Amino acid sequence: MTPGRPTMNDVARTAGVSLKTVSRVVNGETTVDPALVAKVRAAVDSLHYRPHLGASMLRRNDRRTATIGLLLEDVGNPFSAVLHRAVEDEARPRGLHVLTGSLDEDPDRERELTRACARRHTDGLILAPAGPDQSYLARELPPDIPVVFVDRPAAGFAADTVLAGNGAGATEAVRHLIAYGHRRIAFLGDLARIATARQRLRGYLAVLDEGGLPPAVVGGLHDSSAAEAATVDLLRRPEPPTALFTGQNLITVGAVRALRRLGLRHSVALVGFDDFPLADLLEPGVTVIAQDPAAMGRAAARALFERMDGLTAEPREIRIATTLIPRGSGEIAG
Amino acid sequence: MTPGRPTMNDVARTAGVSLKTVSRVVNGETTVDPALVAKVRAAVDSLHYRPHLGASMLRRNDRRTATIGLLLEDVGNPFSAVLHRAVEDEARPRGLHVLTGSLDEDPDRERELTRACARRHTDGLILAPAGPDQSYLARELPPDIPVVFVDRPAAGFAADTVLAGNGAGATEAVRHLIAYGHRRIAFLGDLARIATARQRLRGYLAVLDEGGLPPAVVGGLHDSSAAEAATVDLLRRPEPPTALFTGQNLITVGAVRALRRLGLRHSVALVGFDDFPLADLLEPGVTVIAQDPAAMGRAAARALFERMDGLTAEPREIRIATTLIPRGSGEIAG
DNA sequence: AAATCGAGAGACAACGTTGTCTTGCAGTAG
DNA sequence: CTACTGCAAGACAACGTTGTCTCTCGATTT
Repeated sequence: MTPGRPTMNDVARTAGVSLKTVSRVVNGETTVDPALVAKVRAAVDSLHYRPHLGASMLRRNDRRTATIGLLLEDVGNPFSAVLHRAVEDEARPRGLHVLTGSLDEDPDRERELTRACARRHTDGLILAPAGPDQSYLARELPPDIPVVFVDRPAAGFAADTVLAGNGAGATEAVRHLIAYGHRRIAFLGDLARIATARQRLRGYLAVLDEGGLPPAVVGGLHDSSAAEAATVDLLRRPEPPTALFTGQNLITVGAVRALRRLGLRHSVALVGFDDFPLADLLEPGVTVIAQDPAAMGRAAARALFERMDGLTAEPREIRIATTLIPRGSGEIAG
Repeated sequence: MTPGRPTMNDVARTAGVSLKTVSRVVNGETTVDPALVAKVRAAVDSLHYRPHLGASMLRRNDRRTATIGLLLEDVGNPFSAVLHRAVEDEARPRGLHVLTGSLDEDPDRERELTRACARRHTDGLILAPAGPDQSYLARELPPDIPVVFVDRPAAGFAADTVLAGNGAGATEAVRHLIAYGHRRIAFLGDLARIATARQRLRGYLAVLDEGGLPPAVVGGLHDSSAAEAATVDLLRRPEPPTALFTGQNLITVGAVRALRRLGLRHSVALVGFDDFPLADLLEPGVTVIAQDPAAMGRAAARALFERMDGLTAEPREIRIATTLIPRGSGEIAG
């Protein structure tokens, strides 16, 4: 018995059979004498033998690692975390395991992590693109491993893409505020290089344009405190907006803090993009355009599995609808 | 050129050198003629060759997959998500990637996923135990892959363990309420089979006992709506408690909803175990015993890496202190 | 009873890579 | 001019497993 982890050879020796017979038993082939099966099983148990997935996958014809890559903006934020969980739930019944990574808006990290997946021969990849261009994927990834983009559109590489209805959601938010009588509606948005932020901004601008209303945009906000400062700033201007549309979770929270600080939470209306826990328990409750990250994860996983199963249709774009949830802050009249 | 992904052999052929020379170049060995290095590099680029980590690891002496397993309660909940992110941040500079899984309090799933890690030969494993007994690990995992437990203690298997100060945190919470004049303090806790829930309960009971105060315990609560119902129930009893100590995130939220529904949020005190986003924005702000999941993840990852680097000291128990954050709800006088 | 068949079991090669050993060749010393 | 050294580069085996082929042996067929 060699030191280290036992191999099939060790099992074969203890069971007194050939290596190949052990392989057959381990893989559940039916053409083995029950007596030998029992001997092999006993040897496996006594040695605590576990098959080596890497070696097996090297030799097998299908070359599956039973692992998929999932690269998101930040596995620690609630949106990504819920999406991650949904992917895992879809992967589980197929016996797939998930290798995760956070990109932090960094295109270099995106390439680095996709490369890590390629070297590990994951069976598929779900990616929320961070960089402006994904054409490198054609070189980086072998052609047989399918990709699905999620949350953000990709450029330079055609693949299934799962997106929230960003434009439609923004449109609905602004229309909602207009319906409550607002005419001066400001938009507080994330960094312009983020595709979803641009889509939301476009939705906002389109509705204002349609109604002949003046836009007021503050962009480049990426965290709660910057958003808070920007909101305070905005509301201290002459002719301040009577309603705010915030383009993202953390911005919404920053705006809530600012309104509270200025004592305006019951007089300035607010609709936020993306729901967050406890939004209903604030005073007033925060009206939001809710995305459905779990549905996005499920859709992305399902699309990926279809491709892994050999589907070769044209790349699809799957929209997951948003929902306006009125809770009070968006129903303050203008 | 064979179909499928290019191999070292393909690169060797295109570069007109031997297989082994390609291997040397790819691995950055210095004993290669610069002219040949250039030819190999060119061939690698033109073929988009990527080394096969599985094959490489099979042959190498150190047998490292550059992958660690991370098995948590639910990667979608904020506590696990933040911990996950902290582990990833520690793993990144070492070139390690993270394979994740959610256990959902299911011991079978715990075994299944640890086995999946063993078959993949992860270099290490961080585990938040779900089941009551981890002695199976000695059989399931080869002896050379280190394990670190996080968030919950393990039984039947000795390894480094990173825990929050559950007992100490609970003690502090209850003392805080007593200091504000409360004598009837109720505890609302999670399922008794969860070790951290038991520790928090013990901390609560110890302080009450010490002060000769009567305990009032509702256990077995695992989600927000059950907690809400239980809280309403509790407060409608004759001689209801004047203060609540909630043993977990979702229970705290349930209690907040119940207090609000009964119009008691400014008269019944509340301290919750575990912080949650926006707790400061509620009315009143929710006083909590904050855990530090990021610190727990960092500590677990560091401990694991020390073991992977060969540390053989006795198993250590690392406590990550909790912090009481007063925000209003816990400072209502009794 | 001889020939045929089938099924179970082993021998052997191969997957893509790296460790080790050998070869070839230029440069140096005797 | 021969023998030796040193170093780059190739040949070959091996990692742990599975695909394919071959062999044996008992059962069935003629």
